[in-house]
Amino acid sequence: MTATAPEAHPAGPGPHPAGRRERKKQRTREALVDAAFRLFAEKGFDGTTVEEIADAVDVSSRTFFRYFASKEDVALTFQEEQHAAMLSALTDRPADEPVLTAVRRAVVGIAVACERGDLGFDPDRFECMMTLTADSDNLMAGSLEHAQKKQAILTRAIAARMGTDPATDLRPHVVASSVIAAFHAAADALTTDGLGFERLSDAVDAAFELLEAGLNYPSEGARPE
Amino acid sequence: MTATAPEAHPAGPGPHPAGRRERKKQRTREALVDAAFRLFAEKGFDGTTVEEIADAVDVSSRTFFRYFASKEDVALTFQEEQHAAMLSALTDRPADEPVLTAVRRAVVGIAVACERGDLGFDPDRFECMMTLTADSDNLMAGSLEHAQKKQAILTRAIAARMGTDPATDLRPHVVASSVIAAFHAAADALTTDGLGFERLSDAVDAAFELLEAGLNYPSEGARPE
DNA sequence: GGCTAAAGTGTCATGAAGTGACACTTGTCG
DNA sequence: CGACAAGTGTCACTTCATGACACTTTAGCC
Repeated sequence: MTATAPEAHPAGPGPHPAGRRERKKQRTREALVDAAFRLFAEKGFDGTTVEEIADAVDVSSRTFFRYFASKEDVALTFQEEQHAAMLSALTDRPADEPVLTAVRRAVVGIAVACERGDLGFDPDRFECMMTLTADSDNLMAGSLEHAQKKQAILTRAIAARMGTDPATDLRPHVVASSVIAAFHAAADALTTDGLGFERLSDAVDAAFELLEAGLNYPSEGARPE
Repeated sequence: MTATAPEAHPAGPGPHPAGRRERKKQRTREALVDAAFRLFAEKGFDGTTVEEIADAVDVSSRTFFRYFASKEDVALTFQEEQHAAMLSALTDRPADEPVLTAVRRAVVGIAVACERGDLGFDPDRFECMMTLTADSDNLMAGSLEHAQKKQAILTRAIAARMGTDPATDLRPHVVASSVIAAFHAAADALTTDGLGFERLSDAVDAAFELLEAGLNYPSEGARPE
């Protein structure tokens, strides 16, 4: 869930000016996320109970649900951050790039950053997320739903870049959903060897290249005149 | 006990030679689906419990779960059938149509059929599904997951049409996911008025048109040389 | 017809997710 | 310090989901 977003200054080494209560809350939240991922990595998503996560941090499971709306939610923190980073990267793209190109570079940039452990999160955890999502139906469903919800924001960002209004123009909607689709296809492609992708960033780049080039391929049965 | 069958069937010679057991099972299943949709329409998806559905058909809730893996599952019967119909329509398209075009016509054809109540299911229920999915997060997640799972099949169908191998060619993956994305974008667009779509089939057609034409629109900031 | 094996179902028990109510503790601020 | 609010624990409860076991119905066979 969206934190109340107090101060966003990770650079401050000293004590945060935001009051003890807020700091403690933040620490508990992070501890829950850490414990959750440790346990997920160890026993899988479905194999881990909320109670175990809460116990590992020494809070009641009731408290867990005061920080996260569901068990999925704690795992999806990640995608939340990635998505935010991606949006920010998108607005940083030069204004004259065509939309798909801009989105492509933004997404690939984030993927590379994740793989290298920049952006503040651990690349292992990034890897872990992919595994978890792949083998828990519940988490997969949650992940898809999350993406779906974020799509509206992406649609607006894309519309802004196109200088159009998403309330009256279907195009940004189709672009946004296709973009997310391409991303998912890429994530999928990673697990299918034979396609020969080592890194997510490579797969994403390839998928977007196809999307940019247009998808209306001829059928096999088409007779060349 | 519990022999109070709601609909007494004429004890005459069964027209179906398929065995009484099988017929009874089928009837129970259909009764569950019917009751579920009736209750969903009345009280919403989240507002309806499995027990209520089971009670309405006079079976135990344990039995409900012998027919459906989850509460979502019973609602998704529908998408299951639509998807199957769509695949079948796709293979019926002329062999020389380019892929996107073929998929577009198949999907639009199914949408029209649904709206008209052909294909054996009730158009009201079709409408109901859209409403339900829109206001239950759980059902939305389930629906998305279902689509995701079916995507693999669509990918193969598209690959077959292109005469290529999905294990070594990324294109059918991207096409399949984009196609599903376009469909979702269309479903979304229906609820956004201002886009001016009355029927799903119209929205789908428009979304596919955009997809076919290519999505890499210029940004507003692009300076025309 | 009657017997048997298996399919289908009900009942009971259990586990885990998620929520509401209420009291207790602790940080914040005057 | 004292009042107030935020955060938390505990308890009770609902719902989804699954496993175990016994009972009933059906199918198949003699």
